[in-house]
Amino acid sequence: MSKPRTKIQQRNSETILDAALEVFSQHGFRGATLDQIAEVAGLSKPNLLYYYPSKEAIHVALLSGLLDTWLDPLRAMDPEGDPVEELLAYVRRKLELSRDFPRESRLFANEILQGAPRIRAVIEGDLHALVQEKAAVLTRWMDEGRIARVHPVHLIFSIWALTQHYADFDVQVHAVLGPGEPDPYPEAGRYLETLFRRLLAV
Amino acid sequence: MSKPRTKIQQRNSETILDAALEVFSQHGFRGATLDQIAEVAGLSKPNLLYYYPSKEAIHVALLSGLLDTWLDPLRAMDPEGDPVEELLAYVRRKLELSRDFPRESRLFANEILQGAPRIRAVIEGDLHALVQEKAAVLTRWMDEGRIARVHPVHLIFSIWALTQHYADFDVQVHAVLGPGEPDPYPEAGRYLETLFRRLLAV
DNA sequence: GTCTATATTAAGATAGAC
DNA sequence: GTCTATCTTAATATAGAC
Repeated sequence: MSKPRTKIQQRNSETILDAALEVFSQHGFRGATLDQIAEVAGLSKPNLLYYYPSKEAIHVALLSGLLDTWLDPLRAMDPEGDPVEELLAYVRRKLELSRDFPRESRLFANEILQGAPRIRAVIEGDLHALVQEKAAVLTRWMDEGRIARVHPVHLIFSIWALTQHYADFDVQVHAVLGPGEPDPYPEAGRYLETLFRRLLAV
Repeated sequence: MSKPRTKIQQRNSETILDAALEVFSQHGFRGATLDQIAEVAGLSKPNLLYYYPSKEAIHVALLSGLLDTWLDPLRAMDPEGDPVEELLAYVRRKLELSRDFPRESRLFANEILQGAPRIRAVIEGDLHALVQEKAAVLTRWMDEGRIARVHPVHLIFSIWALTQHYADFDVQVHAVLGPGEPDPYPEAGRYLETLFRRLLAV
């Protein structure tokens, strides 16, 4: 339901989305089952389908709610700000998203891995346009000699790759670091700040 | 079958694994179906199960064949070589793996995303040990002042993240770059060489 | 070795009582 | 609004003919 009326509808809709996020982000769309989602949500399977007409509808509701949040940090990059600080702020916010919303990151990763069947239009439309717009800003900064010259779109790719890695490959990160370091994010933040400062220094 | 006897068994086993790679890498283990694999392989479903006893057996055969190949470039990093050139060679080989074996990369990504249920032991064992061994080499290079000091394990994570991104998020990379640039790898190679040269310069 | 036919289980979705 | 029971389809796997 996009417009829940009562308190209980509001609460159950959210409970279902949260449970669905848990399951879809781990198994992908086809690998997820309504039985699992129902169990995690603590509701019966028919009750899920009272709130959302189908499995696909739940998935769509999740993805469309997610995309704006996911692109906000990039939108927030200010063309009039200090170039290096704007980029580092973007890296920092993106890493915070990985830390605070790892399931959302994995849901997105699953969708892209599977060929983005449900969000291809948005990727080729809004996302493409936003990246090209910000790439133009980066290019201007490079022309003005305020950051080093690199390929602007690949620069953005590298920010995505480096920050999302900590959410999407969480299991591997923890296994490789070993049980000594339970929270990799503080060190990851320092590492990425160093990396981008050195890359962008003129 | 791990030990095919006849030519035809050899060929069919490989056809099945190739088809399974195609399907598993796109949909994950649970999202993949034997029907799809059979169709891609051009064989009947029961014929698949003549060669492999179960869906799980096919998946295991794929993963165990993959892991060695995947870690070879890291193993090849020579402690006695020139530090920057050894690291750049590793980045280059890893990027070539993404370019030449994107399905393998996505199969691995799917498995990790899903919590690595089938290869957790290898991740925590062999992979952990190999990374710690190579991290020690990197630390020595830093102590000797031959590369800049950064967290060695996060350095390795960043190589993985940046190179695998081009295989795993292929759809997004192409959509964002637009139809003008069909092959992102040459530019990606230049970008990553610049990035790691600047990061590691003393 | 390969296929058709089928057993068996699980999954998405619906009916209808409460 | 929520549940039990159930329909229907699709999926893994097996039997058995050829």
